Amino acid sequence: MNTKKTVAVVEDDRRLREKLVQVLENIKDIECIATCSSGEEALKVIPLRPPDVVLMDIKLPGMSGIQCVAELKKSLPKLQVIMVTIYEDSERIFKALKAGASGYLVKSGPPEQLIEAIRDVFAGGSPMSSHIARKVVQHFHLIGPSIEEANNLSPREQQVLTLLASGYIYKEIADQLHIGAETVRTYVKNICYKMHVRSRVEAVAKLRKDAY
Amino acid sequence: MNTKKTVAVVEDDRRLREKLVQVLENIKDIECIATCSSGEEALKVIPLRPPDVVLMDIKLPGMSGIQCVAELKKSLPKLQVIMVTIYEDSERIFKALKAGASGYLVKSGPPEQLIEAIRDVFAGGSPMSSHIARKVVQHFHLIGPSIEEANNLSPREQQVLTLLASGYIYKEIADQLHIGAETVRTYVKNICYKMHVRSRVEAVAKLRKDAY
DNA sequence: TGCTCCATCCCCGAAAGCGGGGATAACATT
DNA sequence: AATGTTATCCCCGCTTTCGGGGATGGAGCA
Repeated sequence: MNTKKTVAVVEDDRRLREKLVQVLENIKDIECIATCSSGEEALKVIPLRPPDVVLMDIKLPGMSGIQCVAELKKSLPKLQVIMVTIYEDSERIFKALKAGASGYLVKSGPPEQLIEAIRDVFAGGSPMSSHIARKVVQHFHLIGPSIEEANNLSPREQQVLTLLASGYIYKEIADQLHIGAETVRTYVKNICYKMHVRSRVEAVAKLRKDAY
Repeated sequence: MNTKKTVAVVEDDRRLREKLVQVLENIKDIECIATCSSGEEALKVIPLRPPDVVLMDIKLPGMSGIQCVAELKKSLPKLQVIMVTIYEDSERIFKALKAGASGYLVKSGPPEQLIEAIRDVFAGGSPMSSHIARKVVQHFHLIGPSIEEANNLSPREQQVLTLLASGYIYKEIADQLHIGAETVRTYVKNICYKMHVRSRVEAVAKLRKDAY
């Protein structure tokens, strides 16, 4: 491999930042092309010469690493970012992933983990420390057991429910499905009955939890 | 370590099943205590002596591995299951995770991956093949960029929206918040205005995408 | 041949919600 | 001092939805 994978490091703690750079320097297939000590700096320098992968701390002075990822992703959607942080709480993990991070490592891991992670995202993977992965998976467990439940709605009823969730009123739904408004009403009644809810609003809200 | 991690294998292909068992036999800290060739069989034998970890194929004759996990989890919620399969499509991945699987490996990987995965779930992790992890993470990207949007709702407005999503009508919300129904109506108007939607139903539906 | 779903349509009267205004007071920002 | 946001309340008239019925034909199953 003659083209090295390029990396940028965003980390406010100088000692740690330099340590990271040093670790990367010893790796043949990786080159660190930029270091930043704040999110603001990252937003300036990273777009000038986008690396393949960014290692991003979450706790930064000023803008958080999560905000920084969100911003970077707007202008560089293909940029791959690995969060490297001490936080293991679900909220931060999900926020980071939703902001566009591709990986999430806790700092306590060994340096090789970092190297592997860089290679992994480069190869199209999503490296996560093992407990982080578990938290992500648990998120699915929560919304989980509902696969089989709710879905006793007939195709037509599901259609109506979807349109309802899009904000259409009965008349509009009727027109789109080429049926009478009264028929739509009958469906809504049945939907409410089957989903054990009192109103179409609640049905739509419930749809959220049962949806994938 | 004097207590071995116990494992059960559910796999219909005999050759593969025996190969798996053989691999496991050479590992000091792991003991395979059961093998099944179908989901139905697994439902019978696994509860008799629940292992620490189950390796589960998805494509099985009769009931699918995913259904099997869902069933097993009902009676043994603590059971850890690793899907071992050839499928990499998002739908199956999410269904398996929602059904309660803790890990998801593709069969093409090396045998050591399996051993590591067993140790990983045992230690509270969630092993996933690298492309699987990426698909899971991408799921968050989809529901992602919305973190910053919608939330210009005032606390009171959010409260009203939440109650709305629970199916309450204006009068009921008014009573719970000790305010007039007219006030609730004003909030709903503002909510619709701020969220760029036409009705409370649509607002509730939109809430679903912005929440995680 | 019943039985149960499903999709479709209809009626009435009452309840809830909507559109589109207006208003007051408190507080923060500028 | 002016502006903006929040929280609170009010009115009128119209539209929409709800509750609670009933009805028909077709498909699929026992």
